[in-house]
Amino acid sequence: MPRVGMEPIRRAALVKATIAEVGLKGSLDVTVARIAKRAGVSSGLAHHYFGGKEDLLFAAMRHILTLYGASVRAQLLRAGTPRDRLAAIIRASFGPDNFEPHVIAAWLSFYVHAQSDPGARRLLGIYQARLGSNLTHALRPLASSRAPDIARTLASVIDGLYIRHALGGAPDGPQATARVLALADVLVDAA
Amino acid sequence: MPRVGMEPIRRAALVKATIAEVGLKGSLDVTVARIAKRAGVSSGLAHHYFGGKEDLLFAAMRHILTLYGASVRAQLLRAGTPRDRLAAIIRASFGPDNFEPHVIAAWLSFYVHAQSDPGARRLLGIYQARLGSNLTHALRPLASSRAPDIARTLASVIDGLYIRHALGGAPDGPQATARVLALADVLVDAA
Amino acid sequence: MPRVGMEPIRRAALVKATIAEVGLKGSLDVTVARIAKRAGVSSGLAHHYFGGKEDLLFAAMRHILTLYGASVRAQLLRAGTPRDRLAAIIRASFGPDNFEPHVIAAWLSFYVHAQSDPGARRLLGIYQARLGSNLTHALRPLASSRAPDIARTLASVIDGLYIRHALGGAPDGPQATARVLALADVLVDAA
Amino acid sequence: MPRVGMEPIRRAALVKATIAEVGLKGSLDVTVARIAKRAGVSSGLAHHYFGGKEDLLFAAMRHILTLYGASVRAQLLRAGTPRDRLAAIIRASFGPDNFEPHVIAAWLSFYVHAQSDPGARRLLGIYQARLGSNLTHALRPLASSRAPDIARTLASVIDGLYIRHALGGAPDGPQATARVLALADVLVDAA
DNA sequence: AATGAATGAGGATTCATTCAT
DNA sequence: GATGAATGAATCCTCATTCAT
Repeated sequence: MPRVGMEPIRRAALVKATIAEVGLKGSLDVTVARIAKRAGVSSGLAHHYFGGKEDLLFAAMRHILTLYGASVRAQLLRAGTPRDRLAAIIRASFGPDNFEPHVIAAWLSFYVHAQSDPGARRLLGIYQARLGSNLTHALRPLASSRAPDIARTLASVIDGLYIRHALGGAPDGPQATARVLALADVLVDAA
Repeated sequence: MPRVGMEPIRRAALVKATIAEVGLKGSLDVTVARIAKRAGVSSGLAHHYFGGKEDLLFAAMRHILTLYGASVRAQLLRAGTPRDRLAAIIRASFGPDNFEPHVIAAWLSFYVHAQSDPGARRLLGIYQARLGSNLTHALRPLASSRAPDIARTLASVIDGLYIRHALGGAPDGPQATARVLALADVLVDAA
Repeated sequence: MPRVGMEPIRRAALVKATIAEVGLKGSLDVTVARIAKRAGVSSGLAHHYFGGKEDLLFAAMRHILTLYGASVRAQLLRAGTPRDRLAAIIRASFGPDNFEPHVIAAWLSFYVHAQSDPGARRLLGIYQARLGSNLTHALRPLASSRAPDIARTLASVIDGLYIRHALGGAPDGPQATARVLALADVLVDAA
Repeated sequence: MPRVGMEPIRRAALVKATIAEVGLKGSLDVTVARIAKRAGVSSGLAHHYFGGKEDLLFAAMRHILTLYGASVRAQLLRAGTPRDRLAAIIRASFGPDNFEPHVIAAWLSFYVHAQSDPGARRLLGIYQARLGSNLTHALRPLASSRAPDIARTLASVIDGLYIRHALGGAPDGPQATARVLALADVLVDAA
């Protein structure tokens, strides 16, 4: 059944299957065989296209971050006022694409992985920096010199809500968005 | 050379070694053999005393939470006013015992583990509930009905700062304490 | 881009690439993929033309022996006296075509392979018989009835020098030739 | 069934099984599982004691060379005259311990392996140097300054006879001994 | 109480081979 | 004629766990 031009299709399927497996298991302790099976291919093919398990996990991580970046950009397009921009960034973080149990589980797993893998750490560092700069940028017109500080606090709350969501019993997406946004308002107003 | 009454000593050594290994590796992907070696005993003994790797990890997790609880209590003893109590709780979270790279790494690993292990999840749930109730209790005199809400936000920020510390580049203990306390003040004042 | 009449070209390229890879690796533990890549074709084509890895290796081995036979014949054409013929055979064994590190490495690998593969063993048997008969024939006028015995000894020395060359630190081609020829002279004269 | 003090027994059994398998197969393309099975242990144990396949093969190689060295020393003990010493060395090379099909097959395999493995190459280099120095030493009283040259030739013939024996149809041990010794005599006498 | 010998299941990885295009 | 997509068997290696001593 081999056909030409399958590479991008297979790669996408494998990355998607990796995220699904990691999310399901709640840890990076997944087997290549299971991922491949979920993607509907042989385990050999996963190695053929990605070189090894490590690379596959890395690609999955990058994919999640790419999706996140895309949803932030999508939300920002519709934002007019500075506060709209702020809301857009926060909303993206807790949007249905990102704030879904499996994705959060995968996300958290990657955080742990980043502790021992420099490549993963670099990737997450980029995400954190971008989140911080996005928030700061949106806050600048609202809080001028206090913007970076408030941005840091908001970023921490966002990450904290992620962790809590991963363990269940945390507010859902819209609630989380509202809560962070409310916090932002308080911090901005607290001249 | 076996002597009587060694059990508590061995157990403590193994738990400590487990935390050290998990912290060092940055994940739960540690071997019983390494843990045992670090504890200065055979791998067989680890099973003898704990039943299995899972149980050893669980004991280590419980130990970390116990230490955390103890340091909270210790800080609270010296606290007089409500705000002192609030500061005590936050300070304990970022105290040298808990806010140390290896311990944070272990902590975060356990968070991930809790996603798939109900026992671990229950344990972390208890910690979260206690942190929440401690904070709420301390905030009650300062913010009355808004106390639970503020407590939740503070708890999220604390967890978020933990995550960020695990990846490096985050503020150190005293700075983190100051930042959270400042946030608490703002939230309390924002009537 | 496939064109007609490519078969002999592809076959030759694959055989050459096989010898190169085997020589480079120093063992038959080479992959068809690497060989194919070196030959500038796909791995599928190697199977298409040769049926399988085994057959490809066999073809390569036969090619080496064919080259050797050709160089012996070429040297013999210019030989007049019996001793010239003897020198010609020996010189061919250590000529630049055969006594080159990669070729020797391949040669030795094939010797090992012949231990488990009857086809390869037969091929090497033919080479040994021909070397023996060539030497005996050349020695007959010089040593009459002692010719077969001397031939056997010379053949052994030649093989021994090959082995030693494979591991490095052995004499180069001309030196090896001189040494074996000197030995031949001594043996012939030792009536 | 674990008992104490099994390590040396297991190591010896595994090394012996390795040589047997390599000799049987005629190449280093043997599986750890087969070796372990022949040794009567699990494959895990082979890794436990040797670290990996490579190390196991290396140990086997070293064992063969050790045996060879021992048999040379044993033969030399009974040697009186220089010629006796010469005969002793040659006899050891073709003695029943070393000149046995499986051992020769293993030996030749190791030669090939040495082409790509520096450790193996060093080991064989030591063997070759020792054989050369043994022969030279024994020949010195018989051939003075020509000793090194004759030694080199004899060493080559010995290796050559090994190769030829590996492929079958070569003389047996005593015959090989006699032939090499006769050659030595001729070379010594050929002033 | 403690060891470490031993197992065996499980998993990543490689690679010859097949085959639709 | 030629490709490279795809498979799956084979193999090395790791490691939790058991158990005789």
